[in-house]
Amino acid sequence: MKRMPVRAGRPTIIDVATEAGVSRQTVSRVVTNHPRVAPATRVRVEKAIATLGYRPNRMARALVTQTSLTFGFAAIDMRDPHFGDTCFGMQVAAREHGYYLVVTELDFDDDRGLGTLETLLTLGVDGVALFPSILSDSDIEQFAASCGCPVVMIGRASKVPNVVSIAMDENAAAELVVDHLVERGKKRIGILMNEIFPEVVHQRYVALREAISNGTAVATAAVEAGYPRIAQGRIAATTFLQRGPDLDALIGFNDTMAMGALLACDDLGLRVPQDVAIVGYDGIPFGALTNPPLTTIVQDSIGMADAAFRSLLSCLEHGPPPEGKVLLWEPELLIRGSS
Amino acid sequence: MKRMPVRAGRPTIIDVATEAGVSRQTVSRVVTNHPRVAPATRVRVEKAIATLGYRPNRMARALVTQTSLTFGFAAIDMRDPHFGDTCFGMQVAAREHGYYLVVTELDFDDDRGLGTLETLLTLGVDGVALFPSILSDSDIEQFAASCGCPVVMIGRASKVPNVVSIAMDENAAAELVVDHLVERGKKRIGILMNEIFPEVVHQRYVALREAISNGTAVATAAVEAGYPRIAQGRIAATTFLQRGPDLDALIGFNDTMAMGALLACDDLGLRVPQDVAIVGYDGIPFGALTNPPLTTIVQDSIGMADAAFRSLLSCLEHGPPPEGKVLLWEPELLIRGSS
DNA sequence: TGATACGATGTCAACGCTCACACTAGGGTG
DNA sequence: CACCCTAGTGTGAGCGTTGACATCGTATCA
Repeated sequence: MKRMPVRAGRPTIIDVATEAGVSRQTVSRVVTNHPRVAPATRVRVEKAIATLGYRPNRMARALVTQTSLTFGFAAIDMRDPHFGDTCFGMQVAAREHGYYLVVTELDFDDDRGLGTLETLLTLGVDGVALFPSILSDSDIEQFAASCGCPVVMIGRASKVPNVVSIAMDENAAAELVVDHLVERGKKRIGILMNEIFPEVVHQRYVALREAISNGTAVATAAVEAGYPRIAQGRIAATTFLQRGPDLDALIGFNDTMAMGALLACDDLGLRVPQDVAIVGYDGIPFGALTNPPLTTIVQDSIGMADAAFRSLLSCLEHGPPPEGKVLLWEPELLIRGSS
Repeated sequence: MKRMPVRAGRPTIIDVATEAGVSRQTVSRVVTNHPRVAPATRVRVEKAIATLGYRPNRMARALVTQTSLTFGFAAIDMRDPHFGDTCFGMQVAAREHGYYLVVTELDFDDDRGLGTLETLLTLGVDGVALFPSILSDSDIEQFAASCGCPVVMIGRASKVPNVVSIAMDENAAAELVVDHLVERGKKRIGILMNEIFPEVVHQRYVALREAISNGTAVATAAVEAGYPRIAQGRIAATTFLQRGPDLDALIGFNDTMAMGALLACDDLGLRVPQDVAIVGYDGIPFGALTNPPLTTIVQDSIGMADAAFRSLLSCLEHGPPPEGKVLLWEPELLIRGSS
């Protein structure tokens, strides 16, 4: 398979040096803003750069400096607005600091995504921010130990050595949700969750069960394989409601699943919130438009993304936290029509 | 600003060569699946690779081969599900072929995004897929001429030299939309568009006006600066409906804007679709959940993304189309409750 | 048995860049 | 005036990898 030469004809530092009549090192100094360059020379070099349209090759630079100004960002499905918003937040922060993001979807078939992460490393990223999803804490620990760059995980609060973990306070969130539902007179609360996120689900599930056990309501769980998109949530909720013990409230693992539940209620002729109250997690913007609008636990995706970026930067400067570090975010309950 | 060494201690090809007692070239041959390696040697090298956890450095490789197995993907705001879905589609195709995606948001402040694209090139991407958004055809033409790699644009049908353009047939779409609205008895159709996408908006706008002129309806346009998210659509639609000539239908530039219009109607006490019918473009999944559900022109984002990826690959193999090339996609009208 | 071929491996240079160091010229110091 | 210092510049090496070529040993053939 022959290929046309890629990036053909892009001028190199040598071309600029020749054009400006200096050595490549001088050009390098100009490009990297080194102070020891005579003003006249600097001008000459800058003119040559402009003339030739020169842009330094960041791969070559990275090879020498061992720094690519590139971070990896990995999540299970960017189509989910929660991940998308987080990705956006990291983009914004990255741009501000001259960084680029290599974005990748974690592929379950590929050793739970570890293979994809490993390959990501070969691109020379300076750090990795990821939603652990299906990866366990020990997976993450092992990855962080061998990858040779800072690792930040978003969405699960775990003290993993050398890893910064950014997550919402699940206990506070669960309390907000359950208190709210109990206040609304709901007694039989179902938890609509997905077994493919054992650890996240576990944290959220445990928190919810605990919160519920303080009240009078009954908890149950429904699970459904496959990434939780609207359709999956609809199927899971339908099954759940049909065989469930007369549920009067449903808590979705995320807004997308909760939206599926909204559709399921519609399918089954159940009124929301009178017959079944529905609450989601994440606070994606589209939740404001559903019928009825979705009550949800709002996560500050952009803020968390920004923190993730800053944490990576900080790890690069001061090293990663040896015993791990957890940044906890306060949840906010946004009450709308669905509850 | 001192930094910790990045990717510290990752084994190199030399380490593997030493471990296996061969030269680095032999290791390279094993890694790249070169046929001329003795089976016994191959096994020995593979064992060394496994032992050390070696992964070839793709930057170093790219420096030599001039091929990074990396594509750039640029859009104006990944939070819009249409862009997000397209990004996802490219991810899937990329993964299948061992490619990675460098994803970037185009920043308007930065020379309409051209600066961002230029920087993207310094990362050594083998090709770029982008939503042109604010960039004109001649911007794209110039970029394609100087970037030294294949360029694919998505979302605008334009014959730009050396560029593959992937877009929906706007005329067919406009006809579907307008015919449908006329059939519903609508006579005064408003077009809710955004002036920051002059070229895309232009194509869609011209197509819609033309379609409308065939019927009896009246067309108007409302514009609003800023990227079209729900909130912007709401504001624009509100202004539009308040001062507009008794509109009985509103066509949104995309689903997000149409959703804003839905909220605006709610604000103004207008019934949808009785008082005002609303139609969007894109067919994002969340449109199924609005109140009422959104009628929309469905674009096959995943399919178009796949085509974009394949086009980049094809350009690498056979060179880009000198006079440009347009791949047109058939739109589909999904009629739901909002019209 | 010697020439030939070929399979298997190694060596060298290069990709584009930066780091460490060496060098030059001019200015200040004693 | 010999000395050192410093600003400004150039040189060589090397980052981790692969392409081109050279080399070696062994099997094949006349």
